[in-house]
Amino acid sequence: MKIYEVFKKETEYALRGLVYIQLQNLNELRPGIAEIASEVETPPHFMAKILQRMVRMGFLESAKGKNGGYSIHPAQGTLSLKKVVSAIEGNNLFEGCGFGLKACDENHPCPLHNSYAPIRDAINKLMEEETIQKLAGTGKEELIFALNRKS
Amino acid sequence: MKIYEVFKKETEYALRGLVYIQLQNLNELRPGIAEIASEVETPPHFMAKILQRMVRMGFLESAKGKNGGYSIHPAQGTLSLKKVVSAIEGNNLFEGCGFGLKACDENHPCPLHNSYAPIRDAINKLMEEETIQKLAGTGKEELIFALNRKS
DNA sequence: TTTTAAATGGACAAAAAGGTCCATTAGTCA
DNA sequence: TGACTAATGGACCTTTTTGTCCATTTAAAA
Repeated sequence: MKIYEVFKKETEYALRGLVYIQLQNLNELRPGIAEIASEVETPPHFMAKILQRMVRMGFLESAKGKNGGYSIHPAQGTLSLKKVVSAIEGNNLFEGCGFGLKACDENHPCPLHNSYAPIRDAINKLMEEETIQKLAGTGKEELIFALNRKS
Repeated sequence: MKIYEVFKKETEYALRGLVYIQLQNLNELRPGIAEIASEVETPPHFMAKILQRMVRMGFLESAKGKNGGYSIHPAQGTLSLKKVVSAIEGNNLFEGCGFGLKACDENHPCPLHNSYAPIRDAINKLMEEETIQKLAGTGKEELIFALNRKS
């Protein structure tokens, strides 16, 4: 019986990585894969793959060679969680019925549709308002602690 | 890039199957695997496996042989979605931080914890209040239609 | 009691997610 | 330029989830 999580591992690791990178960028630093994976406690090779994808998606910039590493792409001055999540997982979380009980829309709502709608709206709001920058901006030490802490 | 869904297939199929069974039980009928799988459009052998598990978990009763089939277990007069979901997927959806950003509790909340808490509470409420019986009780045809309809 | 209908259980297969490894490429610095 | 450093990309592996098949068991009906 698998433990349920809202996000896929890939998404979770991506978010943690992005926040850590942003945090280091604030100090003019460009962390590399080894450092990032170690600090946010993810499998390093897997994190490498994920960061590559973030680069391709335009969320990150990367620099090779000595003193290389990652930084948040300048064009992503405010990078909402929704952007990241929907880029990786698609946007069914934000648009779908949420219960997967077959196709259902405003015209043909499934029995759960109307009860779920406000929840979906709240998720949308939260994920649109919350950004990587905000997460990296408040209470840094506690944040990293929270990101790092083992269960 | 996989399409995100709130539930695992197993859970989704289980819920659809349970609702259909309850609906038939209201007419003193005990549907069998073939009928159930066909009506709620799930892979029949996979549905068989899932219904077996529902029996073992005490949600269903089964009868072998001619005119056999499944019925909601008498002890489950009101069977909440939460009971079913948590039996299959565990209850992280109902208790966890929801964002999987590492361990986080009331004392050491992660940065998203407090914004997500009301959403988690709303999910809990919905899933506790909604039952298989309620879903099978209102607007039967439309319900089955919704359960059946292709996207 | 024989036939028939149905669930059961276990083995197996396919696809997706999660994770690892390594050779290559592209920079930096001495 | 040569040595070093770090990201890149592709191949590969493992685990979980999803799905299939079939022989067996159990019960009802003829």
